[in-house]
Amino acid sequence: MEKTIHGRPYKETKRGPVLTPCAPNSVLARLGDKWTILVMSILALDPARPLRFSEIRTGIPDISQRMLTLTLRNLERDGLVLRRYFAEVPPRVEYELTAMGKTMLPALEGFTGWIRENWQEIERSRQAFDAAEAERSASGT
Amino acid sequence: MEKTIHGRPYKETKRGPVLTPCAPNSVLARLGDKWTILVMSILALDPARPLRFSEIRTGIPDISQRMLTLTLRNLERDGLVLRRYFAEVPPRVEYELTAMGKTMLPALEGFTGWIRENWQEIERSRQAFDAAEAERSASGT
DNA sequence: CTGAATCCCTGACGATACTG
DNA sequence: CAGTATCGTCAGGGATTCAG
Repeated sequence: MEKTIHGRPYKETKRGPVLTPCAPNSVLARLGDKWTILVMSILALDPARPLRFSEIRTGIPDISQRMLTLTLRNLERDGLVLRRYFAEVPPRVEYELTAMGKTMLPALEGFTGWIRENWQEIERSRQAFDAAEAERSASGT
Repeated sequence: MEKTIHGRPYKETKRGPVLTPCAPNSVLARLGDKWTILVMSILALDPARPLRFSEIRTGIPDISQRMLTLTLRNLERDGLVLRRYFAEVPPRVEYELTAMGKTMLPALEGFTGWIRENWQEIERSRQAFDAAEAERSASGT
C-alpha cells in the first residue's frame, strides 16, 4: 500500500519523505497555463451548450487566434473538450465539455473558490514583500 | 451584483458572456509552475513541522538549488510559506506553511484528487489522439 | 469561419561557479 | 548550509500572413 500526498506517491526515508514526480504533474501544468482555465470557464458557463470557435474567442477578448486553437487542441487531446466539425461553407466548428470535462468542474470550482476568498490577502502579501525588498536595497546604497 | 464563474467576473452581452481577466489568474499561474505544487506537497506532509532548505531539496531530488530558492521565495511573497532565518554558523533556514497556506490544502487536495481519479483516462485520451494524428499524416503521404 | 505556417522575442529553467 | 551571479538553452506565446 503506497502512501500518497495530493495524489503523489512518496517514500519514507531516514532523511525524510521523497516525492517522486509522476504523470499528474503534466495535468496540473496544462491547467496552469495561460488560457486553459479561461477556456474551461467559458465552456462551463452553460455546459450543455456547444460554442463555436468565434464565440469562445469573443468571450476571451485578449486571446490570439493561434493560442485559442492550441489551447482547444490540447483540451481535446486530454479528453476534456469535444470538437465537432461541420463541413459546410463557411466551415463551422463547435466545442463542448466532455463527460470527464464536466466532472472536473466541482474540483475546479473548489480551487478557484479558495482563490476568490484569498487573493486579496495574497495581493497584500506581495505588496508588503516587494516594499520590504525595495527598502532593503535602498538602505544598501 | 456581479455574476461570476469560478471566481471570475463576467458580463453578459448579446454576443454571449465575456470573461474579464483578473488577479486570480496569477495565483493559478503560480501554482501551475513546475515546482510549486511539489514544494507545497512536501511542506503539507506534516504541516506542523518546519523543514530546512536541504530537507526540502532532498524530498525533491530533481529540483536545482536555484529553482528551489526561487520557488520558496515566490511562495513566501504570496504569503503561503513562512521563512525563518537563524544567524548561526553554518546558517540554518526553516520553512513552513503559513495559516493561509494551510487553508489552501483542502482545495488543493480536491483538485489533485480529481487528477488522481482521472489521469489514466487523460493519458489514454492523449495516446489515442496522438495515434490518430500520426495516422492522418501517414495517409497524407 | 477556422486554422496552419512563419518569424521573433521574452521569460522560465538548468548548470556551474562563487560568497557569507 | 543557504543563497547569489552569470550564462546558455528552449518552449510559450504574440503578430502576421496564407489556405481550405
